Amino acid sequence: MPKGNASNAELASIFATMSQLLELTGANRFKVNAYSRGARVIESRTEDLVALALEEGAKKKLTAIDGIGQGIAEAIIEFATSEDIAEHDELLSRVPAGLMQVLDIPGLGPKTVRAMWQEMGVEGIADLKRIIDDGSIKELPRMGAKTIENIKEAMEFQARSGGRTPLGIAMPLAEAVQEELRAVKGVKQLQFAGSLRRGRETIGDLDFLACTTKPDDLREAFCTMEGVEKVLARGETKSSVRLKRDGLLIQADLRIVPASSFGAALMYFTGSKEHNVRLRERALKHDLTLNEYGLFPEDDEDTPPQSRGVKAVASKDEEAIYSALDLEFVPPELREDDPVEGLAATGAGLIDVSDIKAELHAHTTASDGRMSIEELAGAAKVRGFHTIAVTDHSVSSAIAGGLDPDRLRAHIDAVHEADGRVKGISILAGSEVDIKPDGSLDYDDDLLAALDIVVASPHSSLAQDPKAATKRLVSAIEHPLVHILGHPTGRLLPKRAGLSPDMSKLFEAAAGSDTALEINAHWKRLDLRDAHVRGALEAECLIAIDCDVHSEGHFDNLRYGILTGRRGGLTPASCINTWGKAKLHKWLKSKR
DNA sequence: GCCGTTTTCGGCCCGACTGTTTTCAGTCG
Repeated sequence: MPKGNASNAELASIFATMSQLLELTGANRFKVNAYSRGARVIESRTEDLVALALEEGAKKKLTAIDGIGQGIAEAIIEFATSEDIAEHDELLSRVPAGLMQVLDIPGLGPKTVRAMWQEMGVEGIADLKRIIDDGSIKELPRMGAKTIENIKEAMEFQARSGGRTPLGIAMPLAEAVQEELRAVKGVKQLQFAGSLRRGRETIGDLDFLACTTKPDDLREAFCTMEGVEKVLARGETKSSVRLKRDGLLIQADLRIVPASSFGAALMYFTGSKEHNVRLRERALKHDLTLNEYGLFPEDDEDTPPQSRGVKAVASKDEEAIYSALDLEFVPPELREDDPVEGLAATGAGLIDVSDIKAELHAHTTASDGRMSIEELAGAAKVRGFHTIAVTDHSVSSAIAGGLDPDRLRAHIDAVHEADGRVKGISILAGSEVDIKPDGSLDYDDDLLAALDIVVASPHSSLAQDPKAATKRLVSAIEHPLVHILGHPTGRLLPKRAGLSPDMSKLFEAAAGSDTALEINAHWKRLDLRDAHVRGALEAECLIAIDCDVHSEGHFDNLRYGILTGRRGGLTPASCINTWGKAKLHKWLKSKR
């Protein structure tokens, strides 16, 4: 892909890499942190920063972004103009590429990996295996038998586990563990935290937090529950295990805290790390100090306040801690970075699963769905929806049994017939129409106009270059008969990146043509993704959250779409699926 | 490298746990 079209994601990955390379060269750790934060900030922006870097006054615009200063701004501009960052190239030439994989092994940090490289000539996983096998690894400082054994196991774990786990896989597992542990005698409170509670699209490990009157029993239950392969740590308050269930291999941590500290601990364990750092910095400015036991007066003593019996200003619940820091409560989904940014989005109240009243993207046996029209309507009714849209695939999606025009006309009649017969829910005749690579749609306008609702989605040519993808999607968005742009980038987690259009152009087009952008709630898609939702809302776009239902269970993916929406700051008013029947149907008809 | 309701210099969150140590370094979140 030409670098002139590089997306923010690619730029972010360069800075993330630079941060790790710097770590391995033993650079200043604050610079390492700054690059790593810069990478996260870049990835979360929806405006095209490479394009921005070529504009008048670029440096000023870039440094206006929190986390981007002179240095990173100049590097972005350098990248935009010369298609290269000299420091990046220089680091790549100094540090062997394979060392990054060694750094990825759990338990191995920059200090150890650097020593392996400098002292033993390790340049990758194969070299590490070699010095373990021939025993020469023992020459490194602090490298005893136990540590070597742990490294071997961690390497095996890394090779067997597929990296981060999709939200939709991790959530049911965490809920099952949560239920089991809540049943242990003495447990007063127990809940999962971490990136799962924040609703991130992928999860690194499972974090559980508990209050109990019998800590020994809970610790024992945790370390011996079904699927525990290895106990990694078993301390007074913190235990870690490697868990294997349903073919999934994942690390799980349990932290036991006193009830009086539950809020502070939940906050700490929910993260993000960056959010915690921001809060702790903010606390210091208020002459307070924040840790997982509570918010305490800062007294410049060396030992932790809770160990000296100092009374906390706040600790029992999260709300009290935010409040004592002069902040509105920040919902977990908005805790990726600075709490102040979350503040603006929370005022009106984020969307919730119970707000959703319609499913507008569903397939039947007419194409690749498992349910008939009636079964689909019945399942939607059970969920309290007032409207279900039948949107089977169009002719180009041949593998999915896409309908040719004649079949679609017959299908429209069948849907309308069912709508007349089934009481208690409106059944709309629609289509998920393929957006062809040139931006044209799969049916002619006469046929599209006969549909109650049109969801236009890209399914093919998903490696198209960004400029062509932007043109393609904008053209579909601006088509007067299209209501919703379905899964806009076509990505599939974790492997398929999908299209990388200039999202800000999509947002502009969608806001201008009153077309809604879909958050596809399937956990393999979550497309729009969180950062895109935020950008779309800033551009005042309408959002649709749909489950892309193929079978009844798919309705249950709604919560993942909701979490993604919340991470983008979505409120009910901006989401068409929350509207009452009259308002929604009026909006749909406005495009007919 | 980033940042500033004292600061454009001098800071940069805080604690648990492990393993290898006779008092602590490294990693993690």
